[in-house]
Amino acid sequence: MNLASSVGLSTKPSLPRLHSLLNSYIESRNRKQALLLFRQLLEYNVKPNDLTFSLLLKACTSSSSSSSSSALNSVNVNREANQIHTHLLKSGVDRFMYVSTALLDLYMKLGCVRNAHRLFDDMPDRDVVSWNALICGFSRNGCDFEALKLFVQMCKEGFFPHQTTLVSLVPSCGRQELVSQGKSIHGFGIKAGLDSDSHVKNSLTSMYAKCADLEAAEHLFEEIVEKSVVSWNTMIGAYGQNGFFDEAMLAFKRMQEESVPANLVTMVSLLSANADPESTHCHATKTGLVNDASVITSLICQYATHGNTESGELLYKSLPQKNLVSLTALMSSYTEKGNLFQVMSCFAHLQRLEMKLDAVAMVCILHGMKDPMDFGLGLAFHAYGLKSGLSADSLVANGLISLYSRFDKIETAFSLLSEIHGKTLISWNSLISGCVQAGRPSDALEVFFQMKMSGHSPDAITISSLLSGCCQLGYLQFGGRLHNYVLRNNLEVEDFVGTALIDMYIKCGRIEHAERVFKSIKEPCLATWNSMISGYSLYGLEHEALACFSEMQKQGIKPDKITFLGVLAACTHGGLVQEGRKHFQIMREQFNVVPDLQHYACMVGLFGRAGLFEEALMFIRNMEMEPDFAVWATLLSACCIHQEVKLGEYVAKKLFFLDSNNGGFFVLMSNLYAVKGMWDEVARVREMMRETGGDGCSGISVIEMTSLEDMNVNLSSSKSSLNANAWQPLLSLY
DNA sequence: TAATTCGAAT
Repeated sequence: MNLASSVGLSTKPSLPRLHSLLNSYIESRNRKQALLLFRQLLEYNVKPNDLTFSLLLKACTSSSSSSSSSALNSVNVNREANQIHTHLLKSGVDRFMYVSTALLDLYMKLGCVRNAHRLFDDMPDRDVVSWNALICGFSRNGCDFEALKLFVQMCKEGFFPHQTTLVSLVPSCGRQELVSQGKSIHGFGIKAGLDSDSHVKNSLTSMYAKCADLEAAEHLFEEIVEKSVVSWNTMIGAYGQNGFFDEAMLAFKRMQEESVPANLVTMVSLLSANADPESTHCHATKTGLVNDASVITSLICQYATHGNTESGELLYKSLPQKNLVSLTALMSSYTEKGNLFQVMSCFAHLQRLEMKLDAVAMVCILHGMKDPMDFGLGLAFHAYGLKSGLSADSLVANGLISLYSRFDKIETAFSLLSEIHGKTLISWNSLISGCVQAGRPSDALEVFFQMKMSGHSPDAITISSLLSGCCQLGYLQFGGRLHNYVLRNNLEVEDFVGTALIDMYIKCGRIEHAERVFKSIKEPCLATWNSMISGYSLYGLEHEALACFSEMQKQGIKPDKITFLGVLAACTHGGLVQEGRKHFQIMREQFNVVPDLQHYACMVGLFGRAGLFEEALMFIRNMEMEPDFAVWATLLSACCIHQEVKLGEYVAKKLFFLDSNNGGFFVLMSNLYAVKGMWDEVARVREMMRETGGDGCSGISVIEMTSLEDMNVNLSSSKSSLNANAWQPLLSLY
């Protein structure tokens, strides 16, 4: 096929004509046509000039950022950039600083930081614009330190920074560690008189927000006289990122009052600030912003957090151009609902469209496999990862580690971790939590030790996982060390870490420590309250548990199933029948919490222990679901306590038909016969227990390990084989 | 300016 006709040229074109064609390709964002045209120009021996290159680069830059660039695609674009570079040198156009700067910019947008830097070094002359492009490129590619260094170098070489320079550089300081550098640049801006610029103010606002200094962000924002959409979006985003959702909504209202029209970034920022998906959807539809893929994706996500997968599905279907990011959001929504079948339909859909998974999508799919039945599918996706090269990505490797841990394949998880080249904290955390979840806390501690050796510091996630490992080991001493670590390193003792600490102290027998931690938490969340309530209940401190429950309500926290399990258990322990009845009633009527089998079992225990057998039986009869083994077993133990032999025998029959192999069954039967004084029968049951391998639950209790020997004795009974030497350093870790 | 992964409470 004639190349010329494909771009609409049949005769040797003039340069101005070519330029006007290139301009039209820039407008239609058609990179490919622009490149074809350029090739043709070379075939016709037309000599391109600086303007030609400038237009060509513009065509490449404008489309490469908007199109969904798959990995293969960007490899091609890289090659094209190199070829343009060669022609540029050949035709001597590199003399023109603005053309070289445009190429530098393209390299940076493609992520070719090295090429860009080399090009910059080779440039015979530089100006502020080329410095800006260089600094901006480093900053956008995440090379924050380099960006800062270059800024200093630029100043040293006598170039005076422009507003744009600051706007390019400031985002690099948007992290806690670099906040002081950010402040210096802010100060520099003030001295240099660059700070009155609203773009500079916007970027500084965003920087302070990312460093969690909302006060500074608000202060800067209020200083902006003419607040643009960008300013408003920045402030809405600032509130959202720091969890101030109400303030984000208020800012949006103010923005509307000041008649600044929202754009798609506003919608996205609002949605990530937990805005109501329905009303945001409505607003976006009215203002015509709902046609944008990123708005749709954000809506899918926000609907998903509200459990509304159906709306997400409809939104995805409404997309004219399907894309991987939106599809990943939809898959994640299905994963959240535990609907792996739908996730797989999405995958099939993706293959029909001849799209390929990327690392994020892969992680999302792996995350959806939780049931032991899914393991085969997990292996298949591991294979897909190996074939496609995706499993080399550390994100995917981390996902695989959690996948294998979920299926108790800790050894595989270990070897996967050892194969990761750039191990991140998440990689280590994945394995540590994997070990804990697989019931192998001692392995978790060993991994933790290796992690420390490799130079990583634990974060809140590491600590929470390890603390719950300590519960399993009863390892109070180590738990206490972790607590010290948290305090010394100023890790926030809220939500996760706080709850894990409370739980650890409770399970290790130190409720007074748990209380102290609890009191230090300013705003305990639901899980924290639940831990404390069930802790009190576990220790038989029913009044404290109930007091805690009412205090929690005063603080405006809505109780859930677990809260009521703790409350009802407390009533049972304390024999508070009336309180128990009341709470069981208000649970549904006042809090809309539907009782499940565990709640019913609690109530049966409450009545039974109080000797109210008629009420217990009536209660079972009125249950909305079939009573299970636990419900009847609770009643039988109450019968034993009160020597209610007749009812006991009736209940025992029920239990026998439900599950005659249950280890607990033998124990209960033996107790019943003992109550009746039927010692021969007791002996017979004991004999049966021995024959069937005991009750299956005998073990050792560990509250505190006093020496390495004790530890090894206790640990060798668990599945892991542990090297005593590996533990030695743990004892002197901090 | 959109998607994902590691953490607590029965």
